[in-house]
Order: sequence, then structure tokens, then C-alpha cells
Amino acid sequence: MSMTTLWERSRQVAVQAILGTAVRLFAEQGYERTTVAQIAREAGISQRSLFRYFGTKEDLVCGDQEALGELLKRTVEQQPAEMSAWDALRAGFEVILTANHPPERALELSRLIFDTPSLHARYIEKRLRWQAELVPVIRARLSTGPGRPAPDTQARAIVATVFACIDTATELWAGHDGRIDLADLYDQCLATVRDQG
Amino acid sequence: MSMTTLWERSRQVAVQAILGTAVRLFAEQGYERTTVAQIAREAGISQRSLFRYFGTKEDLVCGDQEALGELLKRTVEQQPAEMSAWDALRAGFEVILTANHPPERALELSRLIFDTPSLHARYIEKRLRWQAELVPVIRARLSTGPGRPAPDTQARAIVATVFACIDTATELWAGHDGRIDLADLYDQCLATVRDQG
DNA sequence: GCCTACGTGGCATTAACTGCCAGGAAGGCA
DNA sequence: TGCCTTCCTGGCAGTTAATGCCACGTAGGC
Repeated sequence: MSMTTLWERSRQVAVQAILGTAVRLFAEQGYERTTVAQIAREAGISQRSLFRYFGTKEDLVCGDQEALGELLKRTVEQQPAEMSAWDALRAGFEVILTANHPPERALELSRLIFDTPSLHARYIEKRLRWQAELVPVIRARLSTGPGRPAPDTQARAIVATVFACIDTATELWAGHDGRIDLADLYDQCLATVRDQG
Repeated sequence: MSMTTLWERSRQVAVQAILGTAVRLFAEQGYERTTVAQIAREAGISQRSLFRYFGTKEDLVCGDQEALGELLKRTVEQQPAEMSAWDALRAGFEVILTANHPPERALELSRLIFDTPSLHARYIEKRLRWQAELVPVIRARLSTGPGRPAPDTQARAIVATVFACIDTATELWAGHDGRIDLADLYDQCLATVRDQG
């Protein structure tokens, strides 16, 4: 193994240790009342190094969203070409669900995000970046025709709506303490929106 | 006139002066590169007072969203009872459009918001609060029936989708420098989402 | 045993905020 | 007119997140 791999490994260990400390402290005393200095102290590293691992305090909670965004985009791209935009996005959502944290951890994180305005904002910001990256992917799956809006408009509207439903479903799911299946909630949201009447 | 009114009046003058200075500086040199100290200096007040008028730097850009949220809620409530949830929300959106800033100012603000990730996120977060307030209003307009999702789920999904379309339309509108009608864009977004196929 | 690359900690600094306190202007009242 | 209350304002110090800089240590290649 090259030294790069060794460094990578110890880096992963450090990341997980910091993450565990941070989430524990956030759960114990709340996000706002926990300082970065405290996390660094209890994790046994300097504050300066903590900011090298996680660029911001908010990344301690929603940092691994980046990887999920990449996964989502790749999954949607790889769906069969004849699949509709809606179904391709639905398949991507499904993959993210299974690739996510263990459910009880995900529940804790979701509650933290929805209850903390600054975290919620940061989470939305990351989500917006996924949306922008998905628009060109979705544009390729649109049924064109006269009298339809511009493809860019269609793609943006569809992606934005899907994320709105994901967000709504996640919030409901967290509010019900995870007792209702998240995928079911998503399907209910989308059915409500797409059904006429 | 009581003294409260006098104070209210001079307060409004101060607010408008600060706002003008801030927006000008943001447009000239960007949001991130403009410090609160500079805005206060050019507006002729202390930094401390600026933070009393606007709780945060972000409120300088999307602070008056609060008032619009109230207006939106009242408008939707006052629509005739037989009007569908979608149409009632559409009517509310229409009213906000006419009550908004002069179009050129609104365009400038929209560009600033959509070009600055942190602002965009904060803007959406404020909007999420409107959403929460609209959900009970919308729930009263749902066509109930067996095999349908819970009313709360339906209402949340509809409201979230409408806001997603408003957001998408506004972004497209700002991207086209306001040359395309915002209401038309909104209708196109919603038609794309609601049409089957 | 050097040399380079890279991770780390300490230090100083910036920028957004917040708490505290002193002072000043507006209006009520004797 | 003079006093008192009320509210707004500015200055000052302090906290917290975040960044740049530099010096130190360590792991691997020659």
C-alpha cells in the first residue's frame, strides 16, 4: 500500500472520531450552544485541524451530502433511456435511501437539521447544488412537442418539484419519528401533486 | 400625532436609507465582499444601530419577506371556498407579484439572491416558514376521499410544490433579465408538473 | 543520515454578532 | 422652566466562526 492510502485511512479514522464527538455534543446540548472549540478539545485535536477536515461547523452535520449528490446524479444518469424523468428521479431517490446512514442516526440528523434554522439553510443550499447538476440530466428525458414550455423550464420545474416532495416527505418522516416509510410518503406527495382534481 | 408615530416615521426613513446604501454596495462589489461596517459607515450610523434595525446581514436583502408572507396568507384565505387549492395559491402568488418592489429593484435583488448561495438558502428558509403557515389554510380546500393520502400530507405536498415552481420561475425570470413574464413562467412550470406524460 | 512532502498546531486577524452602559432627544407633568 | 420617564443611539468589550501564515514534526524516497 502506498503512503497515500495510509494517510487516507488515518484521515478516515480521524473524521469518524470527530464526527462522533460532534454529533454527541449536538444531541446533548444543542447545535448553537456547542462551540467548535469544545468539539476540537473533546476530540483531541486543534481547532485549526478541525477546520481542515470540515470547512465549516455546518459541514459536521450535513457534510457527507456531497457524496450523496454525486451518487444521485450517477444513478439518474444510468436509468434506461426510455424511463420518464419522474421515474428516473424516483429511482435515484430510492438509491439514496438505501445508501444513507442507519435509520436511527439519519432520524437524529434530520431532526437536528429541521430544528436548527442555520443548519436547515445550509442543507437547502447543498440541495440546490444537486438540483442544478440534475437539470441537464433530466432535460435529456423530456417528451418534446409543440405548445410545451422550453426544455430548460420543464427540467427545472420537474427537479424542483421532486426535491420539494423529498423535503416534505423527510420532514413528515422525522415528525412521525420514522414510523412511516419514507418512500411511501414520497409517493403520496408526488401522487397528490400529479393527480388531477 | 403621538410620539410613537413620529418615531415610527423616522425609523422608516432610516430603514430605507440603510437599505438603499446596502443594496447599492452589494450590487457594486458583491455580497460577500461588502462588510457590515462599511454599510454602516456609508449610511452614517453606527454598526450597533444597524444591527438593531436588521438583525442579520442577510436581512438587509431578504428581510421584508416577512410582510409578503403575511399578505400571501391573507390573500389565500380570502379566496372563495369553492376554489381549488391550486387556484387559491395561484391567486396569492399573483397578489404578491403586484405588491412587490418596482420590477427593476426586484430584478436586482433576485439576481443577488440567486447568485449568492448563502443568501439563496436563507431566502428559501424564510419561505419555508410561509409554507408552514399556509398548510392549514390549504388543508381546508382539499377534496377528500378514500385511498387518498392524509390531508396534512396532501396540503404540505401542494404548498411545497407551488413554492418550488415560484422559485424556479423567479430564477428563470432573473436569468432572462425580466424579459419573460414571471406569471407565465410560473404557469409553465406548474403545467409541466401537473400534466401527465 | 539528508531531503521532500504533507499533516499539524499555534498565533494573529477578520467579520458577524451580542451584552452592557452611558448619554441624548421626545414628550408628560408640576 | 425644570424634572422625570421612555426610548433610541453610539461606543466598547467580548464571543464565535473562519482564514492565512509560519514553524515544527513525521513518514517515506534517495
